[in-house]
Amino acid sequence: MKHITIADIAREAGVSKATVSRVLSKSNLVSEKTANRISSVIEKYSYIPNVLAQGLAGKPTRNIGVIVDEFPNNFYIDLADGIDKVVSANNYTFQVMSSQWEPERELEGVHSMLKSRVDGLLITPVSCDSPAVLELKKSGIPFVLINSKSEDPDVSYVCCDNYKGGALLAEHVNSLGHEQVIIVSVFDHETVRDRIRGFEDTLRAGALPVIRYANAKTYNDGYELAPTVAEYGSITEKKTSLFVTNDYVAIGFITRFLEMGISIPRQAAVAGFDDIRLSSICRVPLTSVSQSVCEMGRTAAEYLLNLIKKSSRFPFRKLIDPHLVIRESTKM
Amino acid sequence: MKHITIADIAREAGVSKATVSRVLSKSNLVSEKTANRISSVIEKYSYIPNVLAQGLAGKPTRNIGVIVDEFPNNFYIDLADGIDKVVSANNYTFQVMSSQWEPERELEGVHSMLKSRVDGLLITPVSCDSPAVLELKKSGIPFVLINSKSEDPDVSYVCCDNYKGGALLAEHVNSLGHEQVIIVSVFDHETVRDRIRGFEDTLRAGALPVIRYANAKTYNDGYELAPTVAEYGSITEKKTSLFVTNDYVAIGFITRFLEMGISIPRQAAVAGFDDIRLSSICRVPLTSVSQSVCEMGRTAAEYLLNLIKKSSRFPFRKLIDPHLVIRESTKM
DNA sequence: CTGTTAGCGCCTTCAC
DNA sequence: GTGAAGGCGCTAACAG
Repeated sequence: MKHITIADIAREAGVSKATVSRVLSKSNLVSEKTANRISSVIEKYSYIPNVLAQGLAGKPTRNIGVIVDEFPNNFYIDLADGIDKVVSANNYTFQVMSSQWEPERELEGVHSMLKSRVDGLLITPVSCDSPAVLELKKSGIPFVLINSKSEDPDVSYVCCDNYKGGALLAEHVNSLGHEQVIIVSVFDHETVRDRIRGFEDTLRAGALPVIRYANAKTYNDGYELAPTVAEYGSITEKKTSLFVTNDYVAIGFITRFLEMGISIPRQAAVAGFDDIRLSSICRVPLTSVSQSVCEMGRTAAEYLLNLIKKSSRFPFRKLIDPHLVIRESTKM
Repeated sequence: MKHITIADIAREAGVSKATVSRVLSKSNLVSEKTANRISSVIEKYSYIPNVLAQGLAGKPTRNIGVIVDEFPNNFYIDLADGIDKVVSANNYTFQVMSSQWEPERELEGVHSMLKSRVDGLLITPVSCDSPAVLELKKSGIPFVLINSKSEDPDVSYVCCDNYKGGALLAEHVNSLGHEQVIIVSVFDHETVRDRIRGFEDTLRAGALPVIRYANAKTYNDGYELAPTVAEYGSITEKKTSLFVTNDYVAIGFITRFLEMGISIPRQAAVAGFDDIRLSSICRVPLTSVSQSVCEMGRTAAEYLLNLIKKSSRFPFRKLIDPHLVIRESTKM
């Protein structure tokens, strides 16, 4: 089944390809009469111009690339939603890839996107100086980092103010007046480090050293880790505040604690970060720091479109303001 | 910043464009020596061929389109994950759009995808005979329906066996021996209708009429609707089984019931459908019918790639087998 | 207002 | 093995 082309339309309408092209791009240098005639032919054959050819001939593809770390986390849903809202409203499309947290895969993703001539790129980079980001800079294509900051004055980003989020939480924890504080760092990423820095800087003295636990990304990981932490911190003896740097994992902790007979928040107060949907619905609703991921997606997409339109040549940088949501898991 | 082209490489390597093109497509009609020379030039300039031009010249784009109803639901995450797995493993990319459940938007989506010359298309259609699906058939492009079935012998689909899922649940409910059964149909979609049919066909007599409630898609909708249903069904007087055709909404019901002092499952047993992550973690873990959405995505993508490769000209049809997960919300 | 003429970057015969 | 030439479908000057 052969695709019909602009030439077919032109022939049928008895005009030149150029004229058809003009009505396609809504140029008003065409008499209304011929424009109508052409339009009806286009209708008749339900002709759809070939974007590849258009792109090759110099028009922007109106397609942007999105590279995320992985799909199956709550972050991506909201992000996609936010991006979709502005992208589709502006008649752009987007294609997605996942890096699976692997820098090489991320780089491949960038190459693949570049190959297909996206007009711009949104990326939640594995790290702010991963090869992919460097490659993007070299390429000269507009791009915006999401959930990552950059020292480089030329790169745009949208990120939650994780430092502040950590600080907010620490203030709350301070007010709880517990005998000890345990921090579980579940994942090694710049955003997580910021959360912890903000938390530690604001916390009154007396915190236990941070427990680092790489790759505790899931509910199950938290569930598994809970007994170790309980023992390490002698939670049954000292009133404890526990800060887990990620909600999903925090909920795993809570579930296990309850099973172990540790009462939340009486014996141990637990707080998370991200304020995912689950957090308000789970067994003991979780105190958490909320960052609007959907807004992040929206903002980043808007920035990117601006960069593409060259409405501004300056990079955009935005720290989204987090806020604290106090729920039962820390209510004394 | 000008893109370097095949001509640049050819010149630099002292060969013709054709030869470069040959090494690009790994043709073995090139002497190893020149091939190596060309490769190193390609390396040196980190040259990336222009997919638009390649596509225009007749090569497949290796890009497939995915149209989903909306992003912010649990379905999409797992679907994207499944699709990504097979698509990226086969060196394809994909672009996504959301229909927002609007048939016109869905149709636009198809057009947009067609315009950008995707090699094939995956879609969770608003309905199996929406204009978008018709258009797809007309276009002749390979496509697979997800979460929808079709009578049409020419169209491929991957769908959960929702009828069976409903039946499984009904058997369980039968064993509970309640005084009444209430069905809340939260959403008007063919899959939901199948669930209910399966449920009703298998249920022993004595069920209350189905309560239809369009657009109850969210947790909050369930939360709001709960009192009405409780009153309508005199839940406080009769031991009741409640089947809500969607987990997220079911959890909203449960939360509100608990607040109203209705004990789950003693006074009312509640079951859902989908087995989303939340269901095992929420306050009263929810009995639900599990369909592996990730598998659905994977299977659909595999089918599509087969169709694209023309390994088979026959449409594929697959009903994914659901299974029942019994949790506290119905444990007597 | 409309048609003509060049490309855009690549692939694919067809010769050599 | 390799090069030359034509064409994929469209847009963007440049003429009328």
